[in-house]
Amino acid sequence: MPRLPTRDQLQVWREFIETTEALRARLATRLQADSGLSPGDYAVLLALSEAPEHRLRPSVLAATISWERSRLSHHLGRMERRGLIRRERDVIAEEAGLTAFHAATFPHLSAVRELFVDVLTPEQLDALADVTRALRASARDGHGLD
Amino acid sequence: MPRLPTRDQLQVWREFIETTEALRARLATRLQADSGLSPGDYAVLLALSEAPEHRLRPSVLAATISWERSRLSHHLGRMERRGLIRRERDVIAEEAGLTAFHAATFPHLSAVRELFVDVLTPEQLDALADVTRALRASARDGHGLD
DNA sequence: AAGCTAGTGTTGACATGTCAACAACGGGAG
DNA sequence: CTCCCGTTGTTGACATGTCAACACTAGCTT
Repeated sequence: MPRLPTRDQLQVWREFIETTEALRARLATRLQADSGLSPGDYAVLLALSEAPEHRLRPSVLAATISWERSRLSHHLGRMERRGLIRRERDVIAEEAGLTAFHAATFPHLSAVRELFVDVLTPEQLDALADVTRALRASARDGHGLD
Repeated sequence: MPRLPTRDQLQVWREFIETTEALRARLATRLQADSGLSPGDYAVLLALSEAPEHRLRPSVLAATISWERSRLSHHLGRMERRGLIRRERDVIAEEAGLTAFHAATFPHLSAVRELFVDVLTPEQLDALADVTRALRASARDGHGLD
């Protein structure tokens, strides 16, 4: 017999979700401005940049960044049209893709630092890691079956 | 001269974002299963259900749920096709919309409790509220200009 | 009244994401 | 070898979201 959250608890939830979303959006805007890459582009190029010869089978790439096959396929189509990658059997990073990725890395990590890490005290960051662990554990154990 | 996040800090960031996204997705799936509503539908219907006569001007509705006009307009078009709302000058909740909303409320709040509130200790919830406040304050002051 | 301007609402083009269907490939099992 | 069957990759339909352009309206101003 489930109880309902209190008003306060619900408010924490809503502000948590809204704040996270806003943070994600700000970082995406910055990334776009700094490099012309979307977060998805960045994730793909990060994985390729760390792979031998900057190439991976789509299935391996999908597993690496935890994307569904269909999502990846659609996204690769868009990236291919922009000349960031090309497809043989493997997905292969084009020069333009690697260049954009390298241009993106430093500003992106700086932004994470500026908008997230530096805004929190070390104690707050620890507490957040703790909360994240609890949520992940619950997702795995209690509701992985959803 | 911005420094970069440490490996640990970056990991906290990534797991934080991924966990939040997973949590949002699980709640959306539940909501859909319980009521056939998307989170967007739910937000619109919540605002309308609290308005006198269950009707609002689009601009007021947009302000209430913090959406851009265009986003709202597109979404209302989809909701109208499904018979959840209708449009005159005001956006007006249809019976079907209110019914679906009422069916959604209890299970949705229960799910928030189950997947979020009950997974955290009161101390963790307080700490999270604290972190959220810090992030919001930073967004408002430091980077509202972005 | 005529015109300016700010706010409002819609639209089209496009990016992103999910789901279901499909084709193609690659081993075993017989 | 041929038939299955699971994996893989793509595709189409659709939901969601942003941005820019547009039309429309409502006050003001003159």
